[in-house]
Amino acid sequence: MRKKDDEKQKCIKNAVVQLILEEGFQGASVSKIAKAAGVSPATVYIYYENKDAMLRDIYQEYTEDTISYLLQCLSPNMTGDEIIAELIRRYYYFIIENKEIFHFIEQFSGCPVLQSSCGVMRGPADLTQLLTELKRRQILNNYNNDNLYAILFSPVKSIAVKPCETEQMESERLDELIGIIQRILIKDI
Amino acid sequence: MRKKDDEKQKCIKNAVVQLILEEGFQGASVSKIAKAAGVSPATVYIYYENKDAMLRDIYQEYTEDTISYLLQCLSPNMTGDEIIAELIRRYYYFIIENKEIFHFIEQFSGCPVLQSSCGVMRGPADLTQLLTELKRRQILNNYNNDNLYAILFSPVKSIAVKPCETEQMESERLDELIGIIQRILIKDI
Amino acid sequence: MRKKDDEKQKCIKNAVVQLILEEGFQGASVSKIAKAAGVSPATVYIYYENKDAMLRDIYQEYTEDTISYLLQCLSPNMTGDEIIAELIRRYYYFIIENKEIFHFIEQFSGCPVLQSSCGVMRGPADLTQLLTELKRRQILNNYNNDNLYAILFSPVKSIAVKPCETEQMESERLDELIGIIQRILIKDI
Amino acid sequence: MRKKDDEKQKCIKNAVVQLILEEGFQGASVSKIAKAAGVSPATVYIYYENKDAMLRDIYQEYTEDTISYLLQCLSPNMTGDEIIAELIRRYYYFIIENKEIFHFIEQFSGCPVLQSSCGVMRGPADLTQLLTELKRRQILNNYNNDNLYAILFSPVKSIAVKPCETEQMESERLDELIGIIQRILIKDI
DNA sequence: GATGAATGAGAGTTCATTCAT
DNA sequence: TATGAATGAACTCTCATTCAT
Repeated sequence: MRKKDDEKQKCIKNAVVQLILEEGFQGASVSKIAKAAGVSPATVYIYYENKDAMLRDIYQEYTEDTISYLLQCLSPNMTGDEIIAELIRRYYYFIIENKEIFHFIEQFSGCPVLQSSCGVMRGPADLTQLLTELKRRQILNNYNNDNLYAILFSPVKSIAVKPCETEQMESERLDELIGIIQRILIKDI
Repeated sequence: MRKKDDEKQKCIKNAVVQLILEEGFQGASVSKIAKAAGVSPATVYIYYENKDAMLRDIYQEYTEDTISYLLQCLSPNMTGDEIIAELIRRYYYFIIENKEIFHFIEQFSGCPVLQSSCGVMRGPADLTQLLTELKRRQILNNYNNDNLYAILFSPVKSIAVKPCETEQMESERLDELIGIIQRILIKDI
Repeated sequence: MRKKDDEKQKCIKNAVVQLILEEGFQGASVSKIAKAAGVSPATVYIYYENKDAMLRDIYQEYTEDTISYLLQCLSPNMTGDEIIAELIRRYYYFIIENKEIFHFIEQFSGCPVLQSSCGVMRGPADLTQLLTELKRRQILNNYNNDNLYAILFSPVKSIAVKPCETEQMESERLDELIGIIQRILIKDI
Repeated sequence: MRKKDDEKQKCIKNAVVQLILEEGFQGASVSKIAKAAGVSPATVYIYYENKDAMLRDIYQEYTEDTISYLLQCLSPNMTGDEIIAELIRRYYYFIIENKEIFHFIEQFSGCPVLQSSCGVMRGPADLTQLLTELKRRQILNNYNNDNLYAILFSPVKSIAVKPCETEQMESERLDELIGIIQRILIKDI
């Protein structure tokens, strides 16, 4: 009984991100979402207050999931180089393998009017805290947090959505980017 | 007969980007756009074939404008440091001063289903050519073009949309970012 | 959930033929139809895929109904005179008592662009078969099917829509027509 | 100067009947008509008061033309058989060769709401007068005028719009119909 | 909890018509 | 006279949401 509910909600979430990737926000009507999820439109309103709340909730959930997935790869005794390499590499493959989720988060977070309805989230705060901590431990250079964040995560997003011709080229490109960013961000001794 | 009124088309374009910034793609209906532009809904269809074509045309126009605006700052005898500083700084202030246009371009280009309707554009090709040329002249390090592009333009976008508390802090943050990227990209001698 | 309401679909059908009689195809907009049927415009689209499909479906349904209503009056042991008299008389009064339906069918079937969207229907085939059969049994003269059809059904339609001053005159006019057509079509012995 | 005007109006008339044949009344908007006629929408309003008046005027003109074309074939010393044969044959080929005009007249005259805006016309009165005259001269049987009219003109319309496989078959079918109607209507001596 | 029917509001678009040239 | 631009009204259709079962 409990299980069935969760599966329905999962279907809805999948349908949302899938549809938005394929047809854009415009094309993701409640009826289409319901049809794609294999439920009735009315059922959607059992799990979510309304459409805006649905998008917002799904956004927040996926955002938290994504960040905590990224942070899972870290362990206390890693070197700075390892931390950077792991974060970037993990993010890169997450994007590749979860196109719909990534696309949904990006589109949503890029829209002020949607963002404004979201409360504070845990994940982004954890990320900022991580960066601050790494600076405190003299692992990262003492750059402005916004700059750190921007250099660490923007370029990898940028290349992850541009496929190369071969997998090997993609791999080399990623390694090169990791090397560059390590050289910038890691505290010179 | 009346002549087609360029002023009117400008109003429509302004209304589109303004509305999409304030209310998102969802909120930018043709009627709202027309009202904001001070014309009748039917008038929109004199200047654009349909709504999709309107968004696409405006996107392509603003994209070309933006890139050619960026490239205008370059002159043949600049050093690598100057080129990077100028490009990033110019882009940064362009974003700050043209929030609506930047936001519109980002939202549009981030949506595959919209992008797919666009033909090839000149601006992006010019940018790629510039990077290739700078590598050939041994001004930039010989990194993968995608990486060069990602490092040069993604971080500045990321920070430009996060306002600081004071203008001075913003200015320092930008200078820091420029310094970092110069150090990464400029050919070590 | 509610069950689909046959009553509602009947209301829509009535509204369609009524409105088209009163205001022509031009005046029969979906909103007017919905209002006349006492439902919301959106409800129409639950029962029909779109406006064209609605008109087509209703046309086909009424056409089949009409023809099968006509053929109901026939029984195996009738003479040729009786068959002709019954068919014409029945058709005449059907038209008089179902003006809207008849008018709708005529207007629709007279428009090639509408007709072309219809698949083959049963009724017309049954009619042709009837005529062929009656010729085979040497009840009707061996005229071309098109001519038989034209003489049997066109004149009665023509007079049915022209009201006379008194009912008696109408009745005499109809009897006269029946007599004429019997004399033409019935196999001389 | 004068000639050019008349040609424009002719273009409009042609465009109207052509478009209505191809796309139905629904598809014949003023803009489409104007485009098909090679003029501006505004120009239409120089020649006609509004759209309804345009359709009505064109209908009346074509109706008069058609009837007077039919009557032209008659001459005082023709026999009854010749009169009937000529009228039917001429009508038949007129329909074949002027599909658009015939279709337009039929659709228009079949719609009460359109008909009601028309004043009395000369042609139909002439036709009725002809029939009355032929009865007076004991050429036609003394049937009710509506019946005479119905038998003389409805069947030929019915077959004229159903093409046969070969021209010869069409010709035979027409001859047969003419024969039948002659036998019905011509005063037995 | 789950559903398909039902809906008012609003979407994109075209209409018949007029205006300014 | 003739035009293409311009428009408010109306079009077809879909939306997010609720209702009755």
